[in-house]
Amino acid sequence: MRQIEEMRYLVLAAQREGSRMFTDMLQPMGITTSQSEVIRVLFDFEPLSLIELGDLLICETGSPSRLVNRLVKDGFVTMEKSKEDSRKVKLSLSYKGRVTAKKIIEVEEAVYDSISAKLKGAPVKSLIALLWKQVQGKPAGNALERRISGKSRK
Amino acid sequence: MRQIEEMRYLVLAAQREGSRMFTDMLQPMGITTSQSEVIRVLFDFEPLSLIELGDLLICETGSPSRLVNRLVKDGFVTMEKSKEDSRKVKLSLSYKGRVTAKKIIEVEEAVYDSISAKLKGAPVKSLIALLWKQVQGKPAGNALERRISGKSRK
DNA sequence: GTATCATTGATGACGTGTCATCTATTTTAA
DNA sequence: TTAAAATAGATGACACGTCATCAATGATAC
Repeated sequence: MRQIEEMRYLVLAAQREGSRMFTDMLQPMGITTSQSEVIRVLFDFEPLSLIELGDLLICETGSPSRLVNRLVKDGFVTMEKSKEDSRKVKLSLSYKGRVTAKKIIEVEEAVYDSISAKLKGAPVKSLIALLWKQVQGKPAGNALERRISGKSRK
Repeated sequence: MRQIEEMRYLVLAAQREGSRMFTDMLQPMGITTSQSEVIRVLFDFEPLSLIELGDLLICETGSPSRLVNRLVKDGFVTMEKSKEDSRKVKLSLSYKGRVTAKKIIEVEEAVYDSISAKLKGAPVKSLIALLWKQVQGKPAGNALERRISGKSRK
């Protein structure tokens, strides 16, 4: 098997296993990994319209209206029409959403700590550089750039 | 943003963008990326039962019965009951499936070539090692191990 | 030989991801 | 100022991916 093919499947495998890991840890909070990304982004960037939110999500391209509708229905997110532009929608976290966001951050920190420990001494920086080459300028890469360079609530 | 968090989202982003890339290139052949992985694995390892196939797929855990049923319906794969154990099923590629497999290989080679060019000089080997640390011993990692060490048709 | 257990695969259910299409609203330009 | 174009979001359609459950078949133990 070619090196690059091995790399391709390793990226897929790592994504899947990472996702399963987060799925298990988020289950007690009643949310999925995609939902947690939305809550996490809103925690840092609220208020947002649907399209603004979509532009900050790596998990999904386009406008995440169904994803968000579920979170509204479950009480994590509030949605109101924008006053300036009634096509737009203004998304924010509810109190429940903010509480959940903090729990998500705890879970994430724990996972990141454990991965960091496992990768002690590994060339994480060059992997990051390599992966950036693959996603630069594409929708998911653009979203991540905005996430990194955007203002954070903290 | 923590390095490890950046890496997490880069892995997700790279997986998504790579998938979109293959989706576009496979569309003319009327198959999806998951379907192409099945055809590709069958090309190398046929005949297989559903569980054996599932143990060689990175894209999905468990038994890929619906994925395969669609490929049977579309004429890429043939399915018959095993003679020794009638619980089992014997999956093989049809002629159409073999022709498609060869087209898939061409597409993959082209993509791998273009990625290789972009990654000229990058320490791909150590990045492969890093990713292996994340998936070793887990379902997707085990599947990839079997794919690499397994007998190939060629 | 039969009762129990394990294995294989099918299926229902649920939440994504992605695309195309539709409606409502706002912007623009004639 | 009103007709055309652009934009925001909702929705239908389709194929995953994952889990739980079920029926059929085969293996094991007594």
